[in-house]
Amino acid sequence: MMQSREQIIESAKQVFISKGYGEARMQEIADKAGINKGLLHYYFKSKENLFHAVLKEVIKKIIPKLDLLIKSDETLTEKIEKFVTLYIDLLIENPYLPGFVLSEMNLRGEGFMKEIMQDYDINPIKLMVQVQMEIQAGKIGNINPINLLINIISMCVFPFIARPIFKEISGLNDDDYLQFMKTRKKEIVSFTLSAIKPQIYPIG
Amino acid sequence: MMQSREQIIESAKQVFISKGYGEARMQEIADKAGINKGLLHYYFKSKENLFHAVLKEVIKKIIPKLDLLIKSDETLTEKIEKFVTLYIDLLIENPYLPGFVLSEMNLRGEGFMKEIMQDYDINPIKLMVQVQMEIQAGKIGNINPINLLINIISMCVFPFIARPIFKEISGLNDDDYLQFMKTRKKEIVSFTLSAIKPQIYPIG
DNA sequence: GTCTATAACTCGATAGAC
DNA sequence: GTCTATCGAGTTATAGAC
Repeated sequence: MMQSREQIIESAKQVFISKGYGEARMQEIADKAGINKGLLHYYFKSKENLFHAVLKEVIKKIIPKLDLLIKSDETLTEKIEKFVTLYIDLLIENPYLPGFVLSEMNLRGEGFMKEIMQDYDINPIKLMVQVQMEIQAGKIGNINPINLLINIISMCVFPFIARPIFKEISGLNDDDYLQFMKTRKKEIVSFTLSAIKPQIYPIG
Repeated sequence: MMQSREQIIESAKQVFISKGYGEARMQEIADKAGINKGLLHYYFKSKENLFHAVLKEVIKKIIPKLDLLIKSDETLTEKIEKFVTLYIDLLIENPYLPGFVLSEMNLRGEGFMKEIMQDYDINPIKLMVQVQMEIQAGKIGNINPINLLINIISMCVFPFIARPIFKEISGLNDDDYLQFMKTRKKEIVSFTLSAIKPQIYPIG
């Protein structure tokens, strides 16, 4: 049987993600973990504490994978392809995660974000430099590196956050939507690569 | 002095958007509107009712503008340019709105979405057809129309939702971030137009 | 560590005076 | 229509037995 602390985190994660902080109930978390409310407070002292623990846990799983890829030595084209594939696969496995993380961020504001991120050394500068170098080498067209990065992340993540809206407009069911996301991987890559393709006369 | 009902909706909008439904307090809404809780219930009967009223109000302002543009007779290139400009300007005025709408969607699920959208006749089919026709005419490269639409919306909206994260990573302050979003309009347009530019030999 | 029981509190909702 | 006062449900958090 799973240790209580781990079991609590896992249950809390499920409840927080599906209900959001404000509407999550300690009772439901306890029930799901097969323990009682008292023990919840024994381990985590307060709801807010428990929430922090869960959020850190969740973010700990995501950030390092992406950071590793960003720091690798591959060409930009290779990186884009791998990044999109890895990222969307991650999201397919955890479709409700980005919505949850971003909701709570929105509600809690900047300071909270700062606190969560302080454990990680996110440093996109090396990536920016790589983009600049490839532009100068004429391998890709002239583009602002920050916007490029934001564009790619947006195209990957947003459809998962806006899933209920897209599903409503498109009429797709859950399986179809998943399938659509899988094919979308290639589309995002080719869309992006087309967008950054060098102009026909890159030197002139 | 503003009529109570209008004043309540406006105050409720602020509180719901900044706190989310679960953590919004009727007391705070009443305070902000300069009235008391009793009156809140006199007008709206329950918190849930008030929330619905606010959400409908908010969506009513957004949807029609976009729908009008989508249905217009301009070329795709023109539409993309106008859409991005209009949409981002709208978001700059209401930066916390998309995060709020999407949070509540996440928490409430598909049925809720359906209920909200039933007043509107969102019909992207005409737009899809237009894309297909321009592909066949060789005006743009071969691209899945749905993915094109999702890509554009993603690039516009996502940076507003993920604002706290981007701000943290980039170190930009609020004014800088706003400025960045303004310049980003052109970048999204040119990125998209590059991406859908026809191949050099569109006919072969 | 784990449980039960309950205190302490928050908040939406209602009743009733004006 | 607007206010004050208060109820009562639902929740977090604590005390204390085992």
